[in-house]
Amino acid sequence: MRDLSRASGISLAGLYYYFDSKERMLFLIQKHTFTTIVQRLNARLLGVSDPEQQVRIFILNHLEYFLANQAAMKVLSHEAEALNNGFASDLAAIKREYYRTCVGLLDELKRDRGLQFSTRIAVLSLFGMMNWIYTWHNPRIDADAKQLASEMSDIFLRGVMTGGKVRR
Amino acid sequence: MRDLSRASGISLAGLYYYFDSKERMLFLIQKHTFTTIVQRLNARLLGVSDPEQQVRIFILNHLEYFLANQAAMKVLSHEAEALNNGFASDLAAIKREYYRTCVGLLDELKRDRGLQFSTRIAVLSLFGMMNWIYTWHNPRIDADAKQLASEMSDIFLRGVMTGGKVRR
DNA sequence: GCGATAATCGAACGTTCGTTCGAACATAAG
DNA sequence: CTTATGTTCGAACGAACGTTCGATTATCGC
Repeated sequence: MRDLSRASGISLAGLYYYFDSKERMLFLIQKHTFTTIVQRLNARLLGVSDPEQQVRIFILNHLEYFLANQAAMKVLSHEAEALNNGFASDLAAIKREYYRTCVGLLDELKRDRGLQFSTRIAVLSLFGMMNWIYTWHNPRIDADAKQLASEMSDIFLRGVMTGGKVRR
Repeated sequence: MRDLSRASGISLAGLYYYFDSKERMLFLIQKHTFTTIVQRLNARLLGVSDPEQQVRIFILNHLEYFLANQAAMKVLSHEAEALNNGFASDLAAIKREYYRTCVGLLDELKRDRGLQFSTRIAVLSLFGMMNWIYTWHNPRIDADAKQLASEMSDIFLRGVMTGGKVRR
């Protein structure tokens, strides 16, 4: 809170005039972040019907936001469980919706292409690939979000789309 | 430190008889952990020459240790940057060796199969898939390390081994 | 049994953190 | 101008944290 006070130019006590507590502040930031990501995703998904293309859009949308707000995402990843039950459950609903969206896209891909893999493991592996980026991405070395999203999409989509055809 | 005191039955002051500081303690834990993983990996890699099999072993070794010490790995992932420069550089050397090992395996796979992909992105994506597991793995729901390693290996290896053949 | 060294601990110190309080100041309506 | 309401802040509180100190107790060679 003292860091935020210094950075914002508002006195420490002043912050508490606008925010009930540090925890509620963190909650509002997280809620805003996830809501924004979900909104952008839904907007980009409109009019796209090819399941593979939808997954590529999901990955691009996720990485773009993560890289544009890298410092913030680092905090969010670290403080994911720092909220009391009241706040946590509210947030869990939004996260769950986002997770379910990804599950939906992959299930549709599976059905459309007659594939066979564990959706849960695939989704969580994908989130791992994407979320881990905050630990290593270096703007001076690594490519931009579009390029990285393309490479990760290639790895992931080939991974789930190759070999595991279901018998008809 | 008070938690460790309670959990270990040693008084708070007693801990400082054995460890210089909390930071040094964290450093020793991290060093021991990574050294153990590297040792086990090298032992398992002996006598295996097929690059694909080597990568599968790498993944299995990593996941087995992560799941067997899930709580510890959660701490390590969170405190990765909590060390002062003196300790951090010592640890970075070990981590770098582990990272380089994985790069070596993938480069060999690439050469052996004539593939074409960014080793850096592939390795870091793989680490993301594997390390993220501490955020979601539930022993009551999810399969064991061997099974998970197999599924992740399938996704990852198909991902990097499909499509990107180099022109000869 | 005795002295020396090792091991253990309760109590405290100084700092940092989230939070609150009361006063000071600004703003605008009557 | 007065009064009520909104805004801002310095100063402090109580708790938690990493760490240290001095004293007490165990261990062991002689």
